[in-house]
Amino acid sequence: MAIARPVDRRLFFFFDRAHTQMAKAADNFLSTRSGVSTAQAAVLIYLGYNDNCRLSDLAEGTGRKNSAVTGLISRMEKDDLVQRHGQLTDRRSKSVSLTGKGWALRDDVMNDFRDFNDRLIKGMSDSEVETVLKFLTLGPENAKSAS
Amino acid sequence: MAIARPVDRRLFFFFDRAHTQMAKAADNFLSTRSGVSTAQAAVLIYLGYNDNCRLSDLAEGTGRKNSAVTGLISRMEKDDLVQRHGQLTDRRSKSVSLTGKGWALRDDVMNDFRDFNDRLIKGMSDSEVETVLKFLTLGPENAKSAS
DNA sequence: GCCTATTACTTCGGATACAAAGCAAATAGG
DNA sequence: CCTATTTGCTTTGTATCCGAAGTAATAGGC
Repeated sequence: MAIARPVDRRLFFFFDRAHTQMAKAADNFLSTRSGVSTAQAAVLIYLGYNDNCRLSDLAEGTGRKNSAVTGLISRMEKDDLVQRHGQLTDRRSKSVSLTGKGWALRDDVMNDFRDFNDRLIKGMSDSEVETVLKFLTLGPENAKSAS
Repeated sequence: MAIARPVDRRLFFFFDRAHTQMAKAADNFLSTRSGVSTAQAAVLIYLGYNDNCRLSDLAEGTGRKNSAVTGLISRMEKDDLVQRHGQLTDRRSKSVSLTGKGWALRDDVMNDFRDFNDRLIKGMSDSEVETVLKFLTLGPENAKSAS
């Protein structure tokens, strides 16, 4: 029977506000460098590890819904960063791969994010960072649980 | 000279994915109860503590830009949750206050979020939660710092 | 070989966000 | 008192996101 922890009441709002602000900062950070949005950056990173994967896998891997990925990939295709390919084995599905331009940009983005992430944890110990990562993994699981 | 911590590379992406999923879970959670979005819920909570504040204060308090708040408040005004008032002292600015319906809904939302937040930290100790809150406060500050 | 269910992706509508530009009111400087 | 700057909010355009509905292709049951 834990007694009330008043700060808990606003946990999600702190989280939401922190996300809004970090996302904006990340967008600004990237736009002055590799010049890509964080949503698109996430795609570049993921595809680097899973090139030519299906759209659904990409959605799963980046935590988005298929409908969000459709638009995202369409915009990136227009910018010549990725390409869609129809599948012979299953003509419903399409795979996505990085273009040469996409691969080059991915390298920049990787470096940008290394710097950006380093900045985020300034003033925190390794074990504190571990705790944060634990929350970022556990939280969504807990959130989804029924009731 | 800390050695490389490979997990750091993906910190922001973990954070972003966690936010996407928690926000969706929160939206689902709320929609089956008080029936309001998390963005609007944040406004209700904030106004409960700062009723009749200026739009800019609301933007500041919820971590959004003025232009985002304009649309948000317009939608809420249409639903009769809040009201805009012109200011006599400074006719540029407008204040926002909760309607009766807004106050009632806020009570529901407060209860919903108490449950939701409790759920998020399931399996974490008090000190771990403190560490998470530290990150949620420090992170945005660090992110904004120049260079 | 059909009929139905499932799966993969797209489309559409609505909410939310920012940035940049616009407008009106207050303030500062001369 | 008049102009220039600042401030507060809104408008506009683009990027995201989701959920629900639509389309096409595969898979399963008979």
